[in-house]
Amino acid sequence: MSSRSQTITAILTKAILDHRLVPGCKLGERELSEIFDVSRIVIRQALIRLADDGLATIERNRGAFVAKPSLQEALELYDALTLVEQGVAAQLSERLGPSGWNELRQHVERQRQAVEAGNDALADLLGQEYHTLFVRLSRNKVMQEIHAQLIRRTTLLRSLIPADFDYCNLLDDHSRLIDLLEKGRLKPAMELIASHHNTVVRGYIMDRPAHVELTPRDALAPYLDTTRPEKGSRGSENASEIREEAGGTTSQAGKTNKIRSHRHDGHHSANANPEGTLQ
Amino acid sequence: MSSRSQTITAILTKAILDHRLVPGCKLGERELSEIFDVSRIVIRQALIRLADDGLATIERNRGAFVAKPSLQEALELYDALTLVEQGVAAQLSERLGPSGWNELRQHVERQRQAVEAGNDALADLLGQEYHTLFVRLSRNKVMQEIHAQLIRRTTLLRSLIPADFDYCNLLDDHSRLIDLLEKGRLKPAMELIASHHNTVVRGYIMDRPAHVELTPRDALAPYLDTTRPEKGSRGSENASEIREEAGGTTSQAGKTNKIRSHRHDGHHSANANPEGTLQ
DNA sequence: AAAATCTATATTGATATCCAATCCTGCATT
DNA sequence: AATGCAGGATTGGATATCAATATAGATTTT
Repeated sequence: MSSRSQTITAILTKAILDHRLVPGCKLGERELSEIFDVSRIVIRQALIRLADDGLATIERNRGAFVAKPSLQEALELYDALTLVEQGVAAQLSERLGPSGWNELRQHVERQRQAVEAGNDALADLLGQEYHTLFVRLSRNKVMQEIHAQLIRRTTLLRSLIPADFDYCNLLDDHSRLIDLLEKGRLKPAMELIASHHNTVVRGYIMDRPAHVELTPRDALAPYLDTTRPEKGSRGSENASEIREEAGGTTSQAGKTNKIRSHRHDGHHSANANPEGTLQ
Repeated sequence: MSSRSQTITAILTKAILDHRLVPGCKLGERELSEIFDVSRIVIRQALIRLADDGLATIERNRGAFVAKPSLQEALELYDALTLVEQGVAAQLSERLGPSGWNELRQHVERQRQAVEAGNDALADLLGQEYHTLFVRLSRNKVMQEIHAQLIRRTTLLRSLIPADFDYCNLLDDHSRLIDLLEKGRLKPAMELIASHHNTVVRGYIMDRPAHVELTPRDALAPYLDTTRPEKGSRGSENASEIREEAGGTTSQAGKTNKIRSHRHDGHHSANANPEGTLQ
């Protein structure tokens, strides 16, 4: 199997994407090494990987922290994401066969059913996976990895500015995009992608931050294998609960995952936070 | 300043991009730790960074090796690079001001002069930097980093399949692209970018590998600070020689950096190496 | 009392040494 | 010749230790 530091990288990544470890949170080597019951070196390696992925920053002699992107970087991230998805869209409109379009439509249909059933968490997850599926159909692993990283970083962003609708509940956009691309109407498709992301980013900019900050110990407790004897304090939940919770609502973090229809109209004066970081 | 492992990551990266460490080369922890006179752990951290960047692969209990991309990955890399540059081009054609176009033209002019002067190494370097400058004008650091990584990986590719023309000596393409974009003729500009990269990739596919394999010790000798007492065997060259050599021809590696005009015609049956890796 | 400085503690960066697991090589055997 | 085994080498990891640095608390000064 993979090395321990890789496992820990994965766990930390998941915890960050679940908004359990929020931007700015200190990732102390000693603390994490006690939590995971490994040596500091293993933790350090995991933190290096996190930093390379853009999810953490390492300050010399100060330690690692969950990354806290600036407003500038947030805009750049969505810009890059738009660029990538537009490029992939252009490729797909030329190269994708009927079975591919079908796969996309099936996915949208599943999300629609989830929305109807009121299963917000699942709908949210499917909404995110739509974009992943979209890129996967390009059959370019390099592109997939780039896109996945961008998605991770935008997910991180969302724990900074909890929007009341999440990344991809813009279901109609997804459906319309498929139609436009299959018909080869490239230009409106491009604009749709751009406005799609713009809608999301605008939603974020004006919202005010929330998110309770958990200590790493509390945040990571659900991910730990509690079959072996515990050293630390608490830790009653077991690993199986994670899957259940995956991509869904984490009550402790105070996240609200309302499904909403668009608001393309909203041109809210986007100046809630003119300066540096999205505190 | 930056940590030692970061310094070593940078040195190894440079050595790989200079084709001194070629794909498949074993990067043993003990050997490197002796070469750089640091502990194994520092080396390990550097190798992790290299692997995250796609320049090395780490196999469990076997160690790290300079990455040896498959033909498939090579094609995907150029595909991704094309996608990114097309996207940036589309943005620039809308947003770039006269001073930006001017900057690009100046760059091309400098490369033209280098070609005229017969300074192949400089022309080659400028040719590569054109693409970097291009992306930098988008003012998107996220995009810049993605692009830079793709460039690094394609550069790695070139040490696998030494083409007799290098990445970006297609001077006319660069100049024409600027003209097309400034005039807003987006579609031909996109096609130009695609064919630009296709030309390069086609050139690679049919060429047969060469490149003498150096031992890590020999390969890294020029990068070491020889002011402190040497432990290892040889090592007469000093650091100043590196700069001189940077981006240029490394005689030991047997590289040939001929500047050539295009060969858009060449539709050579591209089946020199149908199977897996570009050996 | 507020500000500035200094000291003590905690954390990181790094080294050395040690150990287990695993891979590879070479030798012996069939 | 092919197979199987043993030993060596290498990686992944643990632990203990040390120097450098940053934070926080205590002390002094204004």
